[in-house]
Amino acid sequence: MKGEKNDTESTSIVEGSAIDDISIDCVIFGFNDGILEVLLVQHGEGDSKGEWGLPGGWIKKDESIDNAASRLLEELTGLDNVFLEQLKVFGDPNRVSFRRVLTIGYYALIKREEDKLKASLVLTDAKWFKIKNIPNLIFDHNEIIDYSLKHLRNRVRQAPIGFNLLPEKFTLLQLMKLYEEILDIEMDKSNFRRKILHMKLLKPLDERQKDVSHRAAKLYQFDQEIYDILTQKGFNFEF
Amino acid sequence: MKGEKNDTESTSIVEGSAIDDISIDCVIFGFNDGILEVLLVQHGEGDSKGEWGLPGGWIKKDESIDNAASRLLEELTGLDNVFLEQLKVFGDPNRVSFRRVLTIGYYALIKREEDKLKASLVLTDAKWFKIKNIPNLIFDHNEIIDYSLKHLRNRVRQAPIGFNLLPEKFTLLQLMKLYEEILDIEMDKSNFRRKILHMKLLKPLDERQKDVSHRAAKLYQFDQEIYDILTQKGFNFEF
DNA sequence: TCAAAAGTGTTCGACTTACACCCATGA
DNA sequence: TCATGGGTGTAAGTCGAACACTTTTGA
Repeated sequence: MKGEKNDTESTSIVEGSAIDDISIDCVIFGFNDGILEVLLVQHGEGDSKGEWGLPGGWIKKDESIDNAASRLLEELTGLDNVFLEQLKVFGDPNRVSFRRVLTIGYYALIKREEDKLKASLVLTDAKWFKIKNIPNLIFDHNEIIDYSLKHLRNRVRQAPIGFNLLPEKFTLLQLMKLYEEILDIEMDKSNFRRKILHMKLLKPLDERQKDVSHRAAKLYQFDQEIYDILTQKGFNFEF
Repeated sequence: MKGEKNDTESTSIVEGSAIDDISIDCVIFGFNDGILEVLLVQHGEGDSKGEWGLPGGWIKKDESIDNAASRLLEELTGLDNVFLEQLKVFGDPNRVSFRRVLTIGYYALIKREEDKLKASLVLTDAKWFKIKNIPNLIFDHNEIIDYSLKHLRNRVRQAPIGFNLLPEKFTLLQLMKLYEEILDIEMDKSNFRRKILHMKLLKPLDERQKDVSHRAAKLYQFDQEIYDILTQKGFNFEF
């Protein structure tokens, strides 16, 4: 298609853009030990061999770009049904040398303790990096991570998506620590409890923490159905 | 580059995506007579000849995608220095028949009363459509507009960008009407005044409305410098 | 019995909401 | 003088910040 392009200013159907290719790169967030982390992979080719970068790939002929991102994510982590959203396109002409390659940024929120994930990652050269300690990455991947973090900070305050980083069952303090880490602020335990419980988004379980050397906390679960009903009624999540 | 692609699962440098091309489409918002409108153009080729769609175009070799969007916008409207932001990529495999074309959505907020704009538009087949009365458009352009409106509603509440749709000098009621129209809600005059003035984002001018058949309102101006300073101090715009 | 985290209660001030009212001006 | 929007004031209620306190449990 590229070869057929005519360079006149006509509006012929074969006119097109001067783009060589377009890829997908995904920022995969995980939450471990109270720390927000990102999953990176080692590059295996060319000048950048051995350097770290975002996991990514190419779009196939008959899949939507969301499906492509979701497929790439599953190929790496073994997980499906994961929270995954598009960020935007990164398209600086010099982001990759020699070729003009755009990339569509995605970000995913995953539960670190899933068995499938652990099994899948031992097979790869992927590694978790603390968000506050990201090395120099290939291409513009540092910029993509910076952008994704800003975006995450916005989204996490406007929609109940943080839960995707926690186990199915979690305590209120775990949730608060998650917010503190993502937003890089300190919160008041009492006020946080009141606010989140008042929203009635969480289903309290008849279960408590186990194996902790202090009073065991009650476990809660996020209930998407409840949230959908509340949203229809005009409820607006906000933190 | 497409022709050189090898279809093996190797990670060769010439691997790539099965995308034929990528375009840019721009949702241009204007505010006129209290109504939010979008600028559409008539398609001039192929099956869709005569149908309406978003203005768009192609990316050139050495320009960033933001620059491409900004150039396309200027070619149509004659305006530069316009508020313009990327939305996201729309990439359904069937959004355009026969070819696999992605499009990067942008949205712009422009001042309707600029002379340059009026001069430029008389030369084109572009037309303003009320946001609540958009016809069936080519490709997935209705979806892009729907998305852009949702996005605008979010953004306008979190950042002082609404001003871009108003003249340089405006009254508080004009601003309130703008918010009412975009967010599709009713607001209280008194409370709106208090809130917006309390932010101290607006520079009050020693000037009043002219040629109105009622008490002339004071004019205000948005001051980007003030906003930048406030933002640095941790101020957070919110409506 | 101590440390550590779970969980409750209260106060204060700031902000939102709803509403009533007066002012200025051109037709 | 009336319609129209400009502009001010206020009372009630809600919400968030700050902080003090009690409870439970394993080590």
